[in-house]
Amino acid sequence: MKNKRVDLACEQCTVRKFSRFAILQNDELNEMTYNKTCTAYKKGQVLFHEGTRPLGVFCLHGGKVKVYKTGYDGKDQIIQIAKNGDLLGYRAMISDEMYPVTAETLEDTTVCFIPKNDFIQTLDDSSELSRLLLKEACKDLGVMTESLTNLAQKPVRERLAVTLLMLKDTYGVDAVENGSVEINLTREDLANIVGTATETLIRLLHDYKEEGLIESKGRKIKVMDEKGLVKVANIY
Amino acid sequence: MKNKRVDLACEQCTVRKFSRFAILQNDELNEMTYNKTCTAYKKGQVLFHEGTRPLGVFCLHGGKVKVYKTGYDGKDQIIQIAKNGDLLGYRAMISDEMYPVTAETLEDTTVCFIPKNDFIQTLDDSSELSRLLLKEACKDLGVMTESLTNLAQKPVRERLAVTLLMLKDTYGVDAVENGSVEINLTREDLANIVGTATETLIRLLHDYKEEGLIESKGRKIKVMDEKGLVKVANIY
DNA sequence: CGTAGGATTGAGGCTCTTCAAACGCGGTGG
DNA sequence: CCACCGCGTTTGAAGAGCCTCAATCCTACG
Repeated sequence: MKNKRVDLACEQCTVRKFSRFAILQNDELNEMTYNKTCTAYKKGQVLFHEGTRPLGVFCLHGGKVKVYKTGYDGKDQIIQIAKNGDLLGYRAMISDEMYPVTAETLEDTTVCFIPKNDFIQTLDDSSELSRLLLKEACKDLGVMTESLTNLAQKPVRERLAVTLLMLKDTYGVDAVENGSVEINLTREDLANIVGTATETLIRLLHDYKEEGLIESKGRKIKVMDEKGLVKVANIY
Repeated sequence: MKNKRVDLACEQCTVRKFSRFAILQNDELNEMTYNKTCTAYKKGQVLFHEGTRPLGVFCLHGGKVKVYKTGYDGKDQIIQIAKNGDLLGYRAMISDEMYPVTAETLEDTTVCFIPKNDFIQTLDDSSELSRLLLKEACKDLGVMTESLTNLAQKPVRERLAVTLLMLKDTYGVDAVENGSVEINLTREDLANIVGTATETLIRLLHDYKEEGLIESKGRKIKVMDEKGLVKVANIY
């Protein structure tokens, strides 16, 4: 399948002000994006594969992308759901390693690709960008510390609540209805975020529903009782 | 208890060539460490507490330090065992957050402390240091991705094998006997790395012993059959 | 020699996974 | 228009894995 090329000008890009590139000067931005290509991906396509060498960075212009690592037994662990304005694939490039994860679109998504050399060049020139990425990486390390601890210590029932609250906070904003979480996540995907079996996840969602914590119809899950969920999540 | 001050000159520091500061020019190093203080900590003392504000960075000159996060129920999850030449506490400082973890000495340890302003100043001046830390952070994010996936997918029996192999690789070098892992880790600490209950960990060590994978006496654990352990760990 | 903290062992039970089967629902072709 | 897939979802049953609690053992150390 051939993906459609799209023309997107960074200067007028609607997500630019949310992205990491907001701090770049115009000439720096121009230099970096001189060779960029923008592509329309269909749902379910892969931006990059675990174990391959980074060739550049991906800037998401719409849609959602799941970032996951595949375990030895073929089960996926979802590490991140990337969205509008997010930058993907730069870490392995910076640390000079193969991608430790795979990035796959959850919806039709427009993605700009910036070749490695151009990005690195800009990174070398802009101590602001370099510093920003450092700061973000440090922040993300803190977040992952938290995830790791939750995964190690919290029972599934609590982890699911944590996950739903996180999804609501992160993606509930642009949802049509207030407080509803609607991403194109299968039950299996959800289970692969929480770190549990699909069947267990389904049973727990069912329990939550009975307890009036959520409502759900198809893939749309709506948080009805946030305080209740926080209580179940057992945080603080 | 009052800790003993120690005088250590960075110029002659034996761990400097292993540390992140190896890339600094002499004058940069001098500037950064002008106000440093070096302190001898006893075993079991805390360098910094989870939830407190970073005031500077810690450079380990000897001994080992466990870095852990405490869960809501008081159980600790060990994130890292820091050693000679490692730098601690700079991430939360850079991301401008409270410490997400606690750092506690496992042995008597000498630690140099560099005040926040001096470190930040040097970071601002040295794009090399900034870039090095960025690279390391990116690398660590990849490692944590792996840990997260293991924790979510691997049964305890496999995770313990992974942990033992990791400890051997990382700390086996300076151990007296070849292939033995001897750090001042209680069974509880070990369990808190693996992410399991102390009793479960003890039973598994017992199993490993019966299978000839390891030998152990007190806290010293010696890997007898590395290939066997790799097999148990279930990693490619 | 006594004590305290860590290590070990045992029993019981709960959480969660696995395997199997049925169900729903949108799309497709006859 | 309807039957038939195919994929995702749901439900059920059985049992493995792991945790908790409690008791006992060990060992370093004062």
